[in-house]
Amino acid sequence: MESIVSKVLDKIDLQILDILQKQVQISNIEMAKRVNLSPPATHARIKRLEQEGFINQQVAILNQEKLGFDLLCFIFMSTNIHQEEQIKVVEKALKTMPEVLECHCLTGEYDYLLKVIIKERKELELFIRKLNKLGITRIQTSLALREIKCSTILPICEGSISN
Amino acid sequence: MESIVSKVLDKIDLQILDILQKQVQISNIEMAKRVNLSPPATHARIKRLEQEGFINQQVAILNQEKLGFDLLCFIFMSTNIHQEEQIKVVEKALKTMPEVLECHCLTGEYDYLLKVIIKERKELELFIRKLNKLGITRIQTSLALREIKCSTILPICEGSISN
DNA sequence: ATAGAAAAGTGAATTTTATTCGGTAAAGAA
DNA sequence: TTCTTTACCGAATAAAATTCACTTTTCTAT
Repeated sequence: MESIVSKVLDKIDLQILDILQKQVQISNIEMAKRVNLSPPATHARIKRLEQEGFINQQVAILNQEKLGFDLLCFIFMSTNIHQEEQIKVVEKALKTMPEVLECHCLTGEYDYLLKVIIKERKELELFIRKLNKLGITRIQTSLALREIKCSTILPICEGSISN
Repeated sequence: MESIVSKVLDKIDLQILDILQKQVQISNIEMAKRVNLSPPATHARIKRLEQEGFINQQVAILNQEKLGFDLLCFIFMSTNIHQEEQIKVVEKALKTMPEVLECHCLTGEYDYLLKVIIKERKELELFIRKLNKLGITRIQTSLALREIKCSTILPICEGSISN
């Protein structure tokens, strides 16, 4: 049984995506060499992959430490509100806050998990105060002490699934 | 009191970094227009920022859903091992696993938080089995039900801190 | 303040890369 | 098989990156 993906994407497409997700600034000429196609053919494929939505964004990941962000926090929280409208307000507020890098709805003990980047301790207090104002009942904050791994690379290549 | 950052980076540098972290594929000519500098001057600044390590990586963020990754999981775990050597082995193993996008050492109830991307339910069981083999004592898995926000953008611009 | 040195910027020229285009080969449907 | 569609190639063109000689600005030390 073939997966859904291979009906749309062939091996070269996956190869291109895998290179781009690691090194988006590669030149089209170098990419063409790696996938054994002519530059125009390679270029057309990349444009098609963008068009069809396989690439969400193309970004530079900046160095948090060098830019003065000392605290990475994971915040687990639950709300006491259960009206659809109020939840939307809270979520919209979270989306707007630039310190909030990620926000996910989770199964388990808490409703939400936030990933929050903060320059210094004082700002953390201000941030948590902002959360309280939104009607969050339970908040548990964990600081990231050490980063073991932080990647955006999806395991889309055959050989890359470990055992 | 000026922050540490502004001793090294001026406003134009921050502007460049902010544009790059949102849109890394912008042309140098367009970047030059936006920051009101000539293309060579802009280019030299970007190269300097790369050299000095302000940019960690330049990547394409792929669409998880379209590539068949149905499950995003957050896994909280603790080890019963406290010997330096054994911890290194576990962390190295986690770093190698392509399903593990992130791994952080945390304060609080659990030692580690993992962000794990999985295609389907069956693979999740296999993955958790792999964790058990590493000597992890406590594991709590939460599934991400809905993504409210998922960004890599650091709030480095003056106006971008919300109140 | 001011002269000298160092750093950063500019515009034109060059090199490299992206992109377009006409023609060809391969793949799929009738 | 024949027709149609799709994808590919190589050459030509357009656009962008990069280099370079020169100028302006900024900083330092007198």
